[in-house]
Amino acid sequence: MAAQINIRDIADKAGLSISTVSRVLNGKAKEYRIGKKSQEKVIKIAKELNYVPNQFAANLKSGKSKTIALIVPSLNNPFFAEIASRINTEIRKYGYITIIGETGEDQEIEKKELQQLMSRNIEGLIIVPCGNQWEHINNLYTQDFPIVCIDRYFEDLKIPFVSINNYESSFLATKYFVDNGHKNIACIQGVKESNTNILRVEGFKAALNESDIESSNIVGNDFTVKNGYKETKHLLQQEQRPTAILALSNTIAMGCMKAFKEADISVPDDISLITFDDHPYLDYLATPLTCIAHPIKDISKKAVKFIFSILTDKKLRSDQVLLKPKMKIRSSVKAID
Amino acid sequence: MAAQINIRDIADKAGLSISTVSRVLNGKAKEYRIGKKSQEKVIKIAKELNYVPNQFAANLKSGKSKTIALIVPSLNNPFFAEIASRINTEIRKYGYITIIGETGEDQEIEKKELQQLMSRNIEGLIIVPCGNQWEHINNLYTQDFPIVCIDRYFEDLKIPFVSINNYESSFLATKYFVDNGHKNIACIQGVKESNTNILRVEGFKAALNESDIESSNIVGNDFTVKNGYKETKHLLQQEQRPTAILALSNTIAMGCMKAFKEADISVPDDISLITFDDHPYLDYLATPLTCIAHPIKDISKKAVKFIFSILTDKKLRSDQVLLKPKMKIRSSVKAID
DNA sequence: AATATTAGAACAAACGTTTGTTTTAAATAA
DNA sequence: TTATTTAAAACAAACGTTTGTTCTAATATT
Repeated sequence: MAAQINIRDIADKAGLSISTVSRVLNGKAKEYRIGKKSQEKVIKIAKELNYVPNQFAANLKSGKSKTIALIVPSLNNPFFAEIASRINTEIRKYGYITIIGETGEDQEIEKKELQQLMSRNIEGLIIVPCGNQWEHINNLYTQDFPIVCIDRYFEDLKIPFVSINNYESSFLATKYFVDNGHKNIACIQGVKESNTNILRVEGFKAALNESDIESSNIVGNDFTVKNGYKETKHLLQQEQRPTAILALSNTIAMGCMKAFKEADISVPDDISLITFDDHPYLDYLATPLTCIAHPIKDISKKAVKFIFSILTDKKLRSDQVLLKPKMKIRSSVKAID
Repeated sequence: MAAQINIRDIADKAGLSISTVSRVLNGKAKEYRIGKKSQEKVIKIAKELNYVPNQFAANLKSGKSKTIALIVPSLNNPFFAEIASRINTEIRKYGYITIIGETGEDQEIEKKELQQLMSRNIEGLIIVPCGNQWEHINNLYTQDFPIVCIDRYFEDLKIPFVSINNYESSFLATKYFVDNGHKNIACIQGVKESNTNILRVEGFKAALNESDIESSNIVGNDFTVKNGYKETKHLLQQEQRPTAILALSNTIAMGCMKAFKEADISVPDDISLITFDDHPYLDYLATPLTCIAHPIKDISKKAVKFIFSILTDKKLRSDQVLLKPKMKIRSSVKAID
């Protein structure tokens, strides 16, 4: 590897001092009254030599790493992949980079990742927490470290978050089932203790309540294909088989579909289905799936904006934002009576 | 954020010099004959103070960033998302981190990302190049910078790569069409100049040739949903409508399906379809799609292993590996006669 | 003519490490 | 005792920036 050319090389070639070069390159020419010709010379030479500043040196001096960490459960889930993509793009706009950590929904891994990431002097953290333990995250918050939770969050803490109104989401979906004549509606949930799950379940119950439907059929315990599959199997064997299922994540819905297929049950003729999390491929499924869509773009933008507002204002705000969910009606719900 | 404690704090507290502390902390105690008690003291204090080394300072001095860059077209494409996920996981095992850059299939952005990433003193690069320009990439290679292309690569250059045999892939798929009685087979291609595309098209042609089918119906010019959609629309209007379509990417296939749906054409009854790139959701589509599956896990592992073997051996190898593709037969191809 | 002002640029001290070299003091050898 | 070796640790120079301060001319002011 050829030695990177540095600011001194430029200074030598231009016959100027490194401080002058640095100032020109940092756009502080006016502030420090650097002459026009000097400026031009520096810029020209920098271009010629294809100069790329050494971030480590710059960061060391300034104490800024220009790095934000993003922790998600898994990039392999299209939902989080899209989040990562959006956030990555947004962060780049600020001249920062993103380091991505994956937890695999394992809280211990989450803690380890966090430590590793911290040693990289990250300036901020955007995280989709993967469990109900919050100490390691709240510690950062109380130490005034810029942090924001997305998608999932901790209700009783002051840690800022950007998410959707999960209660409203499942309320909406459930209501839609009810309006279509469904009375025996099952809900396959994810990790029971996670707050998104709790709220979604509450919304589900509330909608049923409002419609004077008593029995609530809530099963499952994980945001995985496997859980969706297993629970659907069970549901299909109940004597009073539900006419509709609300899947609290895209992974769960995949499991549902797998089970449907094996049992040769078709959507929506034999059973109706609504899932959380939108994705283009939902349009091309055997039956295009009606879903609760997260405004991922908005969430990402808000989260990034938020981190940078903390970073620049230096004062710790504690915004907690719940965006409106949107139901994308496709054709996986049948009207019955 | 509380001020990070540094090596000097430890030195002061231990009554030792910073060099001694550094050596203990870096496991060079024996080499430099640091006394037992001093070692223990340093380690104890470091733990007490919860010392986290400043990577920037260390990196600046050592020139090592413990960072590998990964450049992909977009995380929003499940295929690349999975690659990113696998590679990220692999790289973490080495104590390194990954920075991910996205190009959006824009070569200019690719160049800029590369520059930005280089300024982070990355030690290696894994890249899915997004065009036919190779100078900026080959420059790195000739400068002995550890680099490996994955998925896409440059045939005539010595840059190492790990990919699948694209020629064989489409040959396989096309042959499968032929074996099922198809004669009028169309191929919707991606970026014409990209080598994966060229090879896939060649494999397509060769398979037809071998089967004495002359007319080859090759259309399209982009690895996008839009292109797949547009070209399918056209294909459906040809007087001799093809009975089978080979989509050279998952995005193109999505476009196909969109067009099919609009025209109320069903797979495989009205038309057969094979796509490149596998994904779990393909199983749940209206018709589960037969596809050419990349061994993503193997590709990722090999690529990462490769980067680190260059990094440690310090000698530049130029492995060029083509893995065997696998066709996953689902049910999107109909036997006709 | 002497002084003050200003534009333009250089100096030099950090930032927190790593690492080659040197110093110190104790232990061994002569 | 004096010289030599060795164990243990300190010194100090980088790494490539940023940035507060100082210097030098040239120009403007009195």
